[in-house]
Amino acid sequence: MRFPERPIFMEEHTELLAVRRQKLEALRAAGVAPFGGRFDITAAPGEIRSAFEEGKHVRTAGRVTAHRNMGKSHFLDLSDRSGRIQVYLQAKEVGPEAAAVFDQVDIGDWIGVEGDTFTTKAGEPSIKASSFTVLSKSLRPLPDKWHGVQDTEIKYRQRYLDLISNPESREIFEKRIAIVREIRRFLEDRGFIEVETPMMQRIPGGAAAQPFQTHHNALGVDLFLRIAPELYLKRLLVGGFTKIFELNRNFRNEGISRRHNPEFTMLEAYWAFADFEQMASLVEEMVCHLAQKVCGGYVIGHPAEDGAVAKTIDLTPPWRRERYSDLIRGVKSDWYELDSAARRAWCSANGLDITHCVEDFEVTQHVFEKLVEEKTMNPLFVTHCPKELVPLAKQNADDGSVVDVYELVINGQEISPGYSELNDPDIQRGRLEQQSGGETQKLDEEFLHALEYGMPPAGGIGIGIDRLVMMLTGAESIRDVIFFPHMRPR
RNA sequence: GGGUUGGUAGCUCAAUGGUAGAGCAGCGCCCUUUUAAGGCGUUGGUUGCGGGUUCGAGUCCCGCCCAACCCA
Repeated sequence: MRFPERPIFMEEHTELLAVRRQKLEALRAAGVAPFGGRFDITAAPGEIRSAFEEGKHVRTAGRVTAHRNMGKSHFLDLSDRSGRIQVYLQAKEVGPEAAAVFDQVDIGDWIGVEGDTFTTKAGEPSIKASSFTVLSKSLRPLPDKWHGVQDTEIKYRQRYLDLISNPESREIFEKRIAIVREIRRFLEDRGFIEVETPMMQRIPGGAAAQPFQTHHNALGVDLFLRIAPELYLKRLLVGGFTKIFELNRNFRNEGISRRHNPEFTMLEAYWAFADFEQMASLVEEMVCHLAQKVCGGYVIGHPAEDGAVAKTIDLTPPWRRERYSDLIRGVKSDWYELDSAARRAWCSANGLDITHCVEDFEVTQHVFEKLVEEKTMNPLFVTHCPKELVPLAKQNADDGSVVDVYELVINGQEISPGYSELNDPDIQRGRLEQQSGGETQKLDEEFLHALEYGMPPAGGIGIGIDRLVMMLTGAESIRDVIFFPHMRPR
């Protein structure tokens, strides 16, 4: 019998835990509360260190992450998200009673410290403690101070240990936080407003994906977690909100992989009276803004497939914009002169497996994916895609075989699509009916009804934020940019 | 779903089929400016789980669980 609510921690009787419990009881016996309360600080540990002033009286608090015991004096590192500061603690300074309490302090405990700042002989900014307060006793030992957590399972299942012991992991999340903040700032500075639309939907639309299902008891209806906010954002366009975005979670009931998490963060933005070319420019400006603000420049280093050699992505604008058909001709100049059999023969001769491709456009798309997309490191807007690939998009006015869509490719991956949104309610109905395959219960009639009141022409974009963060931080797995990625329960 | 690799002390890692080890952490002693502090000593194991082969299994075989990577 397994107890899933206590998955990793069953039946532990190690000496290390017993020692910490003994110290806990020793603190209580000495009248010290091992799990304290309010402690006012003048600055966080990292703030004191980064804005260091000699001889300043300070109060700070943090987790003890290192302890160098010199006998009658001790050096501690106190850390939190802000960074670390060294604390110098002498028995004679804090007094014998406090020194006895200090004997019960371990690496991992949270403590508060008061004292004056000074610099040691070795040049380390430090606090000479005049007193300290136990804020929270840690009952479990921390991971290895030098190697940190290496085990991927522990990294993902117990992220807090990863954050405590692996600075490079924490930096990725600091960057993610900054990226999300700067996206909001960038869009708001340009007059876009952030809106919130339903995450629980009666009919999950706006994308083709398997939804998660849930149930509302009082209404007695099944609901689905949204796979995209698109159809509600377009209702807001109808309602007169002409520059909007939503930056929040979508849910797709599909496999888990290096690039897929069942819940992921998506930015969708809609701009009335704009087209996909303007949306491309907006995305280009935005990602460049993020690179400057968060990554310190346009050139982003990534670990290569073999691990050692770094590859780089150069985001320096302007970004290339190429028509889909021109990119295919760049691979094989007479591609569009070949018949279906000749194209398939060429693929086989060039090592492309097209056995799963039924339609001719799928063969061409496979060539695109393998020989264009996967080889594109620096940003490339692919425009004028064949209409078969994007059935819901608006057809080009001059060439009905292509649609007014861009697909942004960076680092061999699709990062963001952009559209001139379809606003003809009758064409939209036809496309959605075709997509639903005759299952009318999957048709969002209320959305189609809204379109009949008139949706302004608009440009729209979507950007998967997790993959954007991966691109901007060099993270190789989506699990490295999501605090708590979904894992199989154990 | 298929393939490959891995799971050993709290953490990071060793160990030809032949007594399960090291570093860090912990514990004890020494040390009042160290910073991977140092010195001396020392505790700690259901080798992911369950079977099998063998005189003997961390190691070989079978099944299962979890993870990473690749493929679909």
